[in-house]
Formats: sequence, C-alpha cells, structure tokens
Amino acid sequence: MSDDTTPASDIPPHRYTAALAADIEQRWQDTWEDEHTFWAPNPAGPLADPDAVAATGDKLFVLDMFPYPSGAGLHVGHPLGYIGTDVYARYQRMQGRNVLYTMGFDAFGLPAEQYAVQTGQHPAITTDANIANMRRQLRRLGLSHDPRRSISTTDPEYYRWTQWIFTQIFNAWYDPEQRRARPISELESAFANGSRPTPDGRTWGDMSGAEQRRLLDDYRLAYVSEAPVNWCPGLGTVVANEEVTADGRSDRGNFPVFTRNMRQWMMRITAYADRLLEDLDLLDWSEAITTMQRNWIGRSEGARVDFASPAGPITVFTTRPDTLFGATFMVLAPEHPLVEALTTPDQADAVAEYRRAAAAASDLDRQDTSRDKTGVFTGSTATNPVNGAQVPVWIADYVLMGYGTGAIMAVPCGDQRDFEFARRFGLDIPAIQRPPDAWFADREVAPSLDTSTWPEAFVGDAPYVNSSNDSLSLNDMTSVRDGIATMNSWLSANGAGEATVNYKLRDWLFSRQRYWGEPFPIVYDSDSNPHTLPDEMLPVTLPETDSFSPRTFDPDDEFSEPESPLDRLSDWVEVTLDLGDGPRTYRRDTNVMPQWAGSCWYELRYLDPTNTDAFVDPAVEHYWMGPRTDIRPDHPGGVDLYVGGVEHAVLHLLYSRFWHKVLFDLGHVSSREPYARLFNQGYILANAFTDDRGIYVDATEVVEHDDGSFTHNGTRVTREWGKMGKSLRNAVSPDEMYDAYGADTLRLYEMAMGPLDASRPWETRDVVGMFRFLQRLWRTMVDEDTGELTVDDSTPDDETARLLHRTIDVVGTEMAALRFNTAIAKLVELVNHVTKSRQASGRTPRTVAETMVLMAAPLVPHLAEELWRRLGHVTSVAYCDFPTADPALLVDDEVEMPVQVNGKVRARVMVPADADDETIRAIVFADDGVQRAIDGADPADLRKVIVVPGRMVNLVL
RNA sequence: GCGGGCGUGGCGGAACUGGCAGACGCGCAGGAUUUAGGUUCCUGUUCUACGGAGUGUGGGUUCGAGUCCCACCGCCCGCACCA
Repeated sequence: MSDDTTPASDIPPHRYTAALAADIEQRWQDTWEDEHTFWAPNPAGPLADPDAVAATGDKLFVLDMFPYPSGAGLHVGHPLGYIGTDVYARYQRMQGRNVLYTMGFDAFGLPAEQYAVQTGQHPAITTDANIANMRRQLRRLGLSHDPRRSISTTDPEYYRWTQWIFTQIFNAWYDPEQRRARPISELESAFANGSRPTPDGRTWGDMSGAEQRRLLDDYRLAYVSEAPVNWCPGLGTVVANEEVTADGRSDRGNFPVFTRNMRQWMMRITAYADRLLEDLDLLDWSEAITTMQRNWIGRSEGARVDFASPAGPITVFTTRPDTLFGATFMVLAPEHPLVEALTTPDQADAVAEYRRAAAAASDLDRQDTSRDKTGVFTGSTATNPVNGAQVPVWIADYVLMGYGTGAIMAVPCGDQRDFEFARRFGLDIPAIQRPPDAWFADREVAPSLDTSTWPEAFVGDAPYVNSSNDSLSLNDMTSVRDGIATMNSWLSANGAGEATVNYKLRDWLFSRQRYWGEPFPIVYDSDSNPHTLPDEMLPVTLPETDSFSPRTFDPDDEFSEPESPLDRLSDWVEVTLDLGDGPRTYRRDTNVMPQWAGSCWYELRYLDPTNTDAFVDPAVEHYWMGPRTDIRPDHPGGVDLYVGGVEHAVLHLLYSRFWHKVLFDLGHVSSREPYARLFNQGYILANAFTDDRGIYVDATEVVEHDDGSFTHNGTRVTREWGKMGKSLRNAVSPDEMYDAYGADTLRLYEMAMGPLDASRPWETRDVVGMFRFLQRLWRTMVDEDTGELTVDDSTPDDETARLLHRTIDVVGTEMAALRFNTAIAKLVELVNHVTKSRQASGRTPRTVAETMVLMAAPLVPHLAEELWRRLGHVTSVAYCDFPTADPALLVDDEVEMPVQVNGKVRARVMVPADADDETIRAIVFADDGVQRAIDGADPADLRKVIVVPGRMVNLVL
C-alpha cells in the first residue's frame, strides 16, 4: 500500500495528497450537511416544499437495498452499490431531476440479536452503536443522501407503521372474484346480508359470535394456524420456508430444521401467487431474478383427482390427467396422514420401518436423484376413477409431502420416475400412448406397445391407446392438450376431480420466538381470540428486559418446544385495555415479526419519514412512486432504480412485492409494484490465504514472491478466492483507503475496476492508478508549488475542443447507462491529453477546466466541489447542468480509414468525413501504402471493393 | 439432470446495430527528478523464429467474426425425484 504519511520535504505543498483529500472531503461533507444540499423536496406532507418541486424536472427515486448494520463495520465490498447509486443520483441531479436518495438500517433480526447475546450487551445498545459507526463510514464516503429521510426499523416511530400495516393485512381478505384484497368488514357484511353464502349454508345470524369470528379468521390475509412449520431448535425459533436451505438447514447459523406442527402466524401470500407471477412481466428486472421468482412460485396447471380407498378418498395432483388410464399404482409420501389407515397388519412392520428410515434420512440424501427408487407396499388398494381398477398403494420417499397433496397417481409408461419405480418393483406398465417411430428409432428399439422393450417412459404428444371407458374415450386423440381438456371435463362431470392450479409457493410463516423484532399489535381475549389494537394504541413497544436471549436448544433436539423471550415478561404480557366494550384483561402476543417485515415497506417510509398521520402521504407516494404511464402504458409504478445483490432474489423481493400489492389493493398506494427497475450489482471478491491446517490467515500479512508463491510469517500459504469478509480474514476497510488516498480515490477505483453488475477481485495495489489520475486532474488547474489557479481564458485548440466534446458525449451516455468504468476511462484520456497539451503554456483553458470538473463531479464530488469553488463559483456543483456536447465538434472534417486487403489492415488513409464511395476509392487507390499492399494491381482487376463510409475499406484480391 | 450466464495480454477490464482487437488502469522495462529509497513525471509494453499469428477448442456463414450459427471443453449462478 502506498504510504503518504512519510513527511517528505520534496512533496510540493499543494499536491493532491491523501491529507489534502481528507481536508477537502471532510470540509465539503460538513458544507453539504450544513447547507442541506441534498434535501429532496416533497410535494406534500411534513417535508413539503411544492415550489422547490415545481422548480425541478422529473422526479427520480434511487434506492439501495436496506443494509443490516453489522457490528464488524463496513469493508470495501459493501459500498460498491452505494457508490454506484450515488454517482447515478448526482449525475441525474445535474440533469435537473429531483432525486430521492437516502439510506436507512434494517436493524431488527437474528444477527443483531446474536451479536448482542455474544457481547452481553442489550441489542438496542449494540444496534445503535453499529448504526452510528456505519453512518460515520458512509458519510465519509460522501454519499449524497437526504439525511432527514434516514430511518431504522427499530425506531418505535417506524415500527409503529410496520405494526399498522400488519393490522391492515390482518383485517383484509382476498376476494378471488375481484382478484384483490378487501377489508374484512366487507366480507362480514356480505355474509350478514346473505349476498355471500356461508360455507356450511347457515345464515350469519344463526352462527354464534365465536363461530362468526372463526369463519372470518379463516379468510384473513394474516392468520394463526396449526400447520407444519420449520422448527429450528438451534435458533430457538421457527423459520420461513424461504429461510431453509436445500439441505434442510437454517439459512442463518446452518442449524438443522425439523418439520413440526405448531400454532403460528401465517401470511396468505399464496392468494397473490398469480399476480406476483404475472406482474413480473411489468418489471425491468434481470431474467435471472424473475426466473428465480417464477421457480419459487412454481405454478403448474393440472387436476386434482380423488381415488377411493379403504381409508377414504386419496387426493392426488397431476399435471397429466390425460394419462389417468395408465395409472396402475399410487404412491404416497411416507409422512402422508393416510398411511397409517391404509397399512394392513401384515405390511405394518415394513411400512413402519420404511417410515422410520425416511424420517432419519437427511433431506440431502432424499434429494439424491441418482440413487435407486425405494418404497413399500401398504397392503391396500385404491380405485382408479376412470376404469374402476384396483391399484396398489405404495409409499416411497420420491414423493414429497411438501408438494401438491403428498400423493401421486403413478403412470409408469408416461413418467420416468414412476417408470423406474415400476421396473424396480415389478409393477405393470401398460402403454396408453403410441410413441412415434422416431422416438423408437432414437432409442434403437423396434416400435411396439410392449413396454418391456422400452428403455424409458414416453413423454409427449402421441395418439392415445387403451384410454377409454363407457362414457369417455381419448383413443386416437393426438395432442396432450386435447387429452387433458377432455379428461378434465369428464372428471368434473363425474365428480371425480377437477382442473386446478398448484403452486410450490406456500404461505409465509410470519412469527418468530425471539426478542429483537417488532411485537405483534395483537392481544388475545379470554377465549383466545386475536384482536388487533386500534391505531391510537400503536406502537406496541418492545419491552425492556435483560433476558433477551431466546431459549435455544440442542440443535438436534427435534422435540423441544419454542419459548419466546417475551413469554417471560408476565407484567407486559398481561394487560388491561378498553377495546370498545369496557376495560378487560388481555394477553399480548409474545411472538415477534421476522426480520423481513421491516424491509417490506421501508422504501415507502423514505418518502415521508416524519409523517405522524400516515405511513406515507398519498400525494407524496404518488409523486415518487406512481405509475409512469408516460414511459409505458402498463408501467406498474415503484422505485425508479433499485440496486442490490442477488441474494434477496426470493426472500425480500417476494415478501416486499406481496405487502406492496396488499397496500395497493386497500388503496393506500398508487403503485402496483414496489421496484420498477432492479439492478443487481456484483460482489467484490478478494484473495484469502490458508495455512497447512486450512486455517485462514490475515491476508494483509501475506507476502507474494516472484515465483508466484505466498508466505505468511515465512511459512507457505495457499491462495483461495472468495467474498470479502471477516471469516476469510481478507476484509479491507474503507477507513484504510480513506487514510491512504481519500474517499474520492476509493469511489473512483470501485467504479473503474469493472462493470457494476460484475463481481471482481479487489487489488489494493491497483487503487493508486485512480489516485494518480486525480493528482493529474488537480495539476491541470492548480499549481502544486504555489496553490494558485493555472487556468486562463484562452480558446482550446481544435484537437482539444474536439476531444472535449467527444468525451462529454460518451461520458454522459455511459453514466446514464450505469457504465461508470467506461465513463472514467474516457475522462482519463481527456485529462491525459490536457496534461500534455498544457505543458508548454502551463495554463489550461477555463472552459476545458470547468467542463472536466463538471463531468467528474458525480464520480469525485469532493474534489469537484473544491475545484469548482477555486474556479470562482459560489454555488455547489451538485446542481449545475451536466455539460452537453456541441454536435458540430463531434464530426471531424477528415477521418482516418483503415484499408484492409483480404480482411487484414494493410494501410490507412485520411479522407474527408463526408466523402462518398467514389471519392474514397480514388483516395485509396492513390495511396502509396495501398499500392504496395496490393502489389500495384489494377483496381479493375480486384474481385471486390467494399467501402463502408466512415468505417473502413476492404479490397479483395 | 433442467434453466441462465460467462471464457479477450502477466492482472482488472475496453470494443455501439458484424467493420482498425487489446481503450483505461495495475504490473513490468527503460529514463527524468532525488544522496538514496519512496513519491511524482516521461517513454515503451498481446505474442513473435519479424514471415506472421492471435479473443477456450473445432467447424460454418460473410468481402470481413471477440461479436452471428453448429458441436465440444471449462468455469460461475439458480433450481432440482415439483407429480
């Protein structure tokens, strides 16, 4: 690392050094704060300044993903996206736009609590300290945030509204006819006035109050249910499906997760599955993220079919009801509730043993698709509804309880998994489709309906065979689509099933048995009915306590019971309230919300952070986030640019979209989607080094040798590669960079090292390149010895003027497209040119100097402000117009054209920019170099002459 | 297995709709300043048996391919017995 702390007498006193940078940067940061430079005016509400709004152009809402304030502080990888959004926000302000740009903290949740437990400090204290440290580090970076809008999810003034939104969701139901959420009171009225029948047909008035309550509760978008949930003893809490990794462990802490039935809060996100899926088409998001959301929602069309059995109907979900005639057995998941009733005495031992083995096997083992199919016969049969056939019912672990109904009809000729299972256990495989000859040819088998010759199941369009009963025939139909449609209508006509849509997405488990989260705005009456608290009783503040640690268990103790820290606070739990029928005793809900709750709507609070009457003023929301139908007719509204990592592809982005849609349905926001455009930034990676024990050593202490080997304290270490962070001991803190070079250099380096969406390796030794560039830029207008300004009012020479305007043209385009790396490259070229061209006179034309400062301002705002001030301006550079290129200077009078001979460049000629084909040919053939390259051949003898005006000429011999 | 992305100097990376491959930066080499080191500045820097060759490999389309098409190899990401 460069070391500028050495007091060297030969460094000119006014050189742009780290010390000077620190002075400039901190001065301007103070000025911005004192002068409210980055306050963005609102059209209404507490931050209203309508005149200022009217004075600006288009609005623009630029958002970074909500950070968690880590106790470890920032490393240089964290601010990559923040710098990108800051440069963009600053560029757009210089285009005259009213830019909303701020930063808050997602401070509730497990990591904050775990950190508190480790340090023994109350999470409120550590969280505040962490936020303060992060604010300091971010401020030092010079981000142009509106400080008034910074919020933390842990502020009671913030989570008051998180709780309020919960009450909105609780007091709403989803109307499938209108495809939207509606207040639960409207459902109650509909039941009461008979316009909507109750499920069991009784009139509303005939139901007891408790029954009415329970019925309504069944419709709420937030509801309590006794259902299988993911219990994580190691964390002492339940977690959501989205927080469980593919190998059945917790996303946080990597503890085993067990499926258990428990009473928990759920959010009915499944009601929104179709809209969450459809509206992805309206979003300017990467294909990768929308695909992940589509996969997670996992919509598939098919049918539910009932098979009668001794234990009652077994319902299966199938995407291929057309193959029902080929269903020769059934398979249930080992955990299926009907297994016990279906198992005959002589199969009891085998079934019990299989279920025990399946339960013991890890999810990872069960997901290994390469192993052979296993399973056990229950001893019972079920009735295939299309032909009355008695089909054996098996259990096997290739059927998952968590998908569909946990039971399948097996069609061995048409499904590869069922095919393998049937082969393994010697079950019948009747053909119900006649595969095309080509299918057999590809598999080098003679066409036959005898499936014993088939190497695998057939999937696709082909004529049906053996597929008829008295009232239905699919035989001779040739398309699966027709087959499905015909079968579906037969199924519903005969009461055997119906067409349906299945989703992989399931309702969102919303409660956590932890301390550090938003308390539920819910109390229970003496009959254990939940009641939401009225608005005036919010927030329900998190009670003070020293025992904030959750009760955790042996991570493998599946049968432990969750115990929320709030359960212990009986003074808080028991409460006397008047909820409209006189003071009564209630019990508070002792769960807290998951970390995702606070980040589900924070972007809305940024809009109107101090509003005490509403979570956001509707006019303010409409201004910043309303649909931009001027851009496209079906624009969904939302944040104009949202920048963050891919790790939130399903969790945060799905939950947040869901809440936003509920708020939209209930009329609280005008935007259908929270984030119109999403940009995924890459990560900063760094070398990490392990010793021969495999332990990571401090990367800053590792020495590289000429032969490419690395040592740490003299012993050889191995180079690895990974995300920058504490665990790999390869983190570089921004503070180190501020000390060595200053914030502007750090900003510039991070933007210059590659495209924003690419992950790239951090190289501390490369940072100096951008530092030198800023020194050169400084030197083009400040004398290093005297500090005096070295600009004059001369006119730039033609070459400089043209380069200047070409640079303006490209830099503007690149910044607008978030391609800061190429914008920087162009600026470097310009500064290098100016550095050379001014050496003779020692002066830089003022117009050139000012234009360079304006172009650099979004990237290196402190240095730009300083130079702008020294150039004699008294207002901030932040709201100056970004330079525009003079079109006349973008076209040259003469251009150099390469002349290729057979595709290889052999010569170059200068031609007038507007020369036509004939002129160019004449110039080309008159050129000595060309003559030599074509060996004096007669132009008329050439096979071909291709002239692309302004580009190149190709001569084909 | 399915889906998506990516392979360019010693390194990070440029190259718009097919049209001068290697912009810009690091590193390296030489030079200037300096007692010296460091800093800063200047010049050069894809390889080369100096004919040429060259964007993971092999083929194709084209006057012309890093860019388009086909096959393969390698790496990364997501999903994964989803019925």
